[in-house]
Amino acid sequence: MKRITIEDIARECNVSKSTVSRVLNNSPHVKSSTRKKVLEVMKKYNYTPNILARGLIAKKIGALGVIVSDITNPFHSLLVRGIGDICRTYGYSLFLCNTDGRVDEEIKHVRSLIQRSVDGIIFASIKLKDEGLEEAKKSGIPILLVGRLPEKEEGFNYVIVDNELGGYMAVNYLISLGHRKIAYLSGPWDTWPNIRRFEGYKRALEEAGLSIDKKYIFKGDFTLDTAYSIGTKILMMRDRPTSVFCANDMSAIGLLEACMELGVKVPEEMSIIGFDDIPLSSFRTIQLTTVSQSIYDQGALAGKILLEKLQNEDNTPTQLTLPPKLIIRKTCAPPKEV
Amino acid sequence: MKRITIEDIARECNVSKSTVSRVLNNSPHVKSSTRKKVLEVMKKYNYTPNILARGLIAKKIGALGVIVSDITNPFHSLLVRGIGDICRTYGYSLFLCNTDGRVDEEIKHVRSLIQRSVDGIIFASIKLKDEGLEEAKKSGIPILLVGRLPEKEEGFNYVIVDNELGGYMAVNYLISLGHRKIAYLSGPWDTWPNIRRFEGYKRALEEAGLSIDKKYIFKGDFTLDTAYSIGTKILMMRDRPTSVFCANDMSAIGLLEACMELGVKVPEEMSIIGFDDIPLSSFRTIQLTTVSQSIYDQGALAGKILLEKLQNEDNTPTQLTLPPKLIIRKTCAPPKEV
DNA sequence: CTGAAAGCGCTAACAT
DNA sequence: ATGTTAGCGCTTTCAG
Repeated sequence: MKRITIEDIARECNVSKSTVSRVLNNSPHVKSSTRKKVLEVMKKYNYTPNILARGLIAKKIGALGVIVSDITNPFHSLLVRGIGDICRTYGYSLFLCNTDGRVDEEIKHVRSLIQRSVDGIIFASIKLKDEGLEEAKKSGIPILLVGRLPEKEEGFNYVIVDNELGGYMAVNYLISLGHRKIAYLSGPWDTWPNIRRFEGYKRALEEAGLSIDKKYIFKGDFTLDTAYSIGTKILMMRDRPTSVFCANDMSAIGLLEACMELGVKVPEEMSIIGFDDIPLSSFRTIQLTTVSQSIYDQGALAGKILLEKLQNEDNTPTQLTLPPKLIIRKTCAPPKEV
Repeated sequence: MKRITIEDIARECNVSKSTVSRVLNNSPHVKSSTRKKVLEVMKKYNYTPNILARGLIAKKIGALGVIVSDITNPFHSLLVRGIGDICRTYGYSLFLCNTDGRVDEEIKHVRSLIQRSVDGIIFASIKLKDEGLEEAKKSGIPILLVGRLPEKEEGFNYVIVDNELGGYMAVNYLISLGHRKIAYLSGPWDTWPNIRRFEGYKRALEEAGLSIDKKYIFKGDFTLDTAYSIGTKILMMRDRPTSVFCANDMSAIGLLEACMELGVKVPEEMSIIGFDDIPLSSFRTIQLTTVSQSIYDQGALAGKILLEKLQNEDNTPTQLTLPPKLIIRKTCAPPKEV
């Protein structure tokens, strides 16, 4: 099934390729009668230009690449949905890359994206020190970071929410409810979101004149299962905290499950607050109080900014920090024994 | 930042482009010494071939497109993950397309994929009568259907699980537990999965000599919220069913929530079985008994089959129907009053 | 307003 | 074993 080309339709119209190309690109220098004719024939043959040929010249193909660790993660799928929707409205396609958090995979993906001449790359699961990011940067391809930042963020485009502030708000809320024994269930430790959220946790405690108690700091990894097993430990410790700020919603839900399993009533006997506000958190059976990242919007905004930048050939970095939102649902209450 | 080309490295090596091209394509007709040299220079300049130029000739770019209605849907994200992982191992990239179930969007995406000369398209959210699919078919591009089929499936590659059998197994299980009043909470009615699962429901009832009672057939749409509100109606009806076969897990979970809200004990007072086995269903707080589609595997297999077909230029349709698996967890039990 | 011609980076005969 | 020569389908000067 041979695809018809610009040449075919030129022949049929008794004009040159150039003319056809002109109408294709809305050049004003075409007699309206010939333009009309060309358009007709194009329609007749159901012609669509070959983007590869175009791309070979333009050195781009009207596509973005997005790199996430795992699209199965609700955070990422929402983010990617936001990015994808914007791409669609701009007429761009989207390459999806899952890295599973592995550097080698990420690098492979970056290279493949560069080879394919994507117009830009959105990194959603950057590490503090990220080789894939370095490689992409070297190539000169436009980059935008969403959701998290690397160690050295200078010069990059990014849109994030203020994670430190989010952590601060979460813990402050707990404090305002009367909690004094506030634990922190972390994410992977050397990770931007974890560090920022922990900073917020510490600041809130400090400002309230509360000391940071090491025994209330628990190392998790953002997964439900880990949070569940750590959760059971937390619940069984002597002098257990009355509340836990979980570094993300999945962890919070894991802890919630542990509470159910052990018959600990939430929020009466244990207050739990998460971070992210993934769709699952608003389920009737969960109703997690959390700090919202407006994930979809963050993705859409990220896409929009990068795409605008591409169209305007704007090379100045735009760095956007969005405010987090406290979403109060049903997993927090004043502590029982004050 | 000019990307270096085959020509640059040819010049540096004092050979012709062809030779460089040959080593690029592992042609045996290259003296090993010159091959070595070329390879060195390529490494030195960090050369990677321009896929667009290649694609222009080969009329393909080493990428697949996958069309889903919504990547945010856990079923789709798992499926896409499976497809993506296989693409990666074959060195292919993946275009992600969300249609939101809209025909016009789907058609746009199909056209854009064709323009970009993707090697093949995987359709995951096909309608019974699907214009996007028609358009893709006309273009002659290799196609594979996963998870659901259109009205006329002849000639298409596909991998699905036997949805009728799945429905049959689900209802049969309920019957074996002693249930006689078994309701069906449907998905969008004119949809392949719904039709097939409903067929299975009917067959199981018939074989057991049970009549199909219209008042026990409820029309849902695969969403949690709809299932929740229909669920409350089901629970409050006189002569309510003792069990419900939900057309998918999300619906089952919606019904589960309704039960919790109304204080109906599951499984003691109401048995619920779903379909799909999305990750959420295995959460400790949910423990939904369901029929598994092995979603990830289905995706991976789909990708593999299409990719193999592409590499072998095999045009005979392969049609694979996988068996469903009954996953017994905690939402089904014998009915209270027999 | 339109055509001719060059070229994007690479592959694929065809020579040598 | 290697070089030469055409293109792939399109855009883009440069003429006319």
